[in-house]
Amino acid sequence: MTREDFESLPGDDVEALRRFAIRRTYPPGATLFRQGDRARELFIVERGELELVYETFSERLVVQMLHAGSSVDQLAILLDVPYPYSAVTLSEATLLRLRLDTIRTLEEMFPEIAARWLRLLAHALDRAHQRLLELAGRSAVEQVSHLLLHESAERNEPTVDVTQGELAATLALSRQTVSRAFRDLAREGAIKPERRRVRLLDLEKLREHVPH
Amino acid sequence: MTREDFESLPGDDVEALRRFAIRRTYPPGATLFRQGDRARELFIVERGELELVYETFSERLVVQMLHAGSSVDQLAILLDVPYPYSAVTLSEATLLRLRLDTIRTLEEMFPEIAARWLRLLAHALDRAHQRLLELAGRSAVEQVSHLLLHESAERNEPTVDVTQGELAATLALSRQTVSRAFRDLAREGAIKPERRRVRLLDLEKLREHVPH
DNA sequence: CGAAAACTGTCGGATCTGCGACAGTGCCGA
DNA sequence: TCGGCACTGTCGCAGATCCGACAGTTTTCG
Repeated sequence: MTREDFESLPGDDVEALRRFAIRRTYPPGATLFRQGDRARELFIVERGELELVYETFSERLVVQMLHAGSSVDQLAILLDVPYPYSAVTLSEATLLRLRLDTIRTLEEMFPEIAARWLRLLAHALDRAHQRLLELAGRSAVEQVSHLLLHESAERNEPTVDVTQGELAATLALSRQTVSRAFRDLAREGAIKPERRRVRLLDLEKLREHVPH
Repeated sequence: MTREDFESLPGDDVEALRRFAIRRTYPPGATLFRQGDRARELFIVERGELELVYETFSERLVVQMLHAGSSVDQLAILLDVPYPYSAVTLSEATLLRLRLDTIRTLEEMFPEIAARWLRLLAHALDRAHQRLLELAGRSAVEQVSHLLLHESAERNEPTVDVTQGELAATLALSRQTVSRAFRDLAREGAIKPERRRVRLLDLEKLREHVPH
């Protein structure tokens, strides 16, 4: 892959880190850390998928979905603040775990890695920021279209594996509203909803629903 | 001030940077840079207020308001991507401008400043992120209460100088909805709307409207 | 001073979303 | 095979927000 990959750490860096990390595999549904816990460890996804979940007393909002190569949650560690959200595995997942003190050592040993890491982090945050910005004040169909295009492009696949309920949680919408949006988009041939999956049929029609 | 101030650069750093910067004063309403422009300069606010505005073909959303001590837009420069939003002065404002090549030099000269800067940036982004997260799926009164408390705490003042229209743009609401929220909050004695200003009368009552 | 512009308050209708409810469908394990 | 369970599709109602409209007030500026 020739393009610069801001999503994940360079392979060389991961290799360098691997020696200091614990590798472990988790079943689906495992909680890696809870919102509010002190940030002591860093996780790098080798395989499988995670969900970052932000919870208030009444709501559950999916902040981000992570796939292989992503890392969480550098920021909390670098700033020494509690995790702002919980992390839950969606599928079976293999992760590298790095303890906090190990990381401190690493920063000293490999300052150049730390620098890249910070940049990476800044970029990831910026994307999340952008995503939220673009969602503000938009209708359900617009939000759904945007997210589908985004996820599809992210993995370079014409389908997005997600339930309507999960999608609703990600966009702070109700499941029924997502269902309605799917129906409307399906009517015009832009997508084809399937069980636990959406097939993107006509990217252009989808894009018509996304401002810009 | 004893608390660690993540909002702005340490005074020493600003001093160190000042030697390389151009200081200039702008009238209200001046545009410093436009969304989509290549990021060539960094701005540090010495005096006055700025607004960061994200625009789509149909909407205008205020991303953030900046006061003295804040700096923009490190991220775009460090990552060499276009400005994600425009910057406009709200009042007369004095700014330090740092050209891109100067900054590159600085990074080499003062790596420790660059490191602090990145952390600062990461933190600022995280706050913006949090702000947007907390807004997702909330009612107008909740959003307005949250933002008022936030702005008031930020400047340590019991009043917030802002028009209802600006507030609406920040929250992606309509001006009328903000007006209604003000009326409701005023009825219960939590705030007192004035022209171009809101006076916070009862922080506890306001906080009752903010989830957590 | 006077006119224009900006800001605020409010109304009513149209639209959208949330929510409860219920039925249908496919998948998985006993 | 047969339930259970998770996921989906749809309805109708209630509530919130948007939008256009208009009036009243304050500020700005010539």
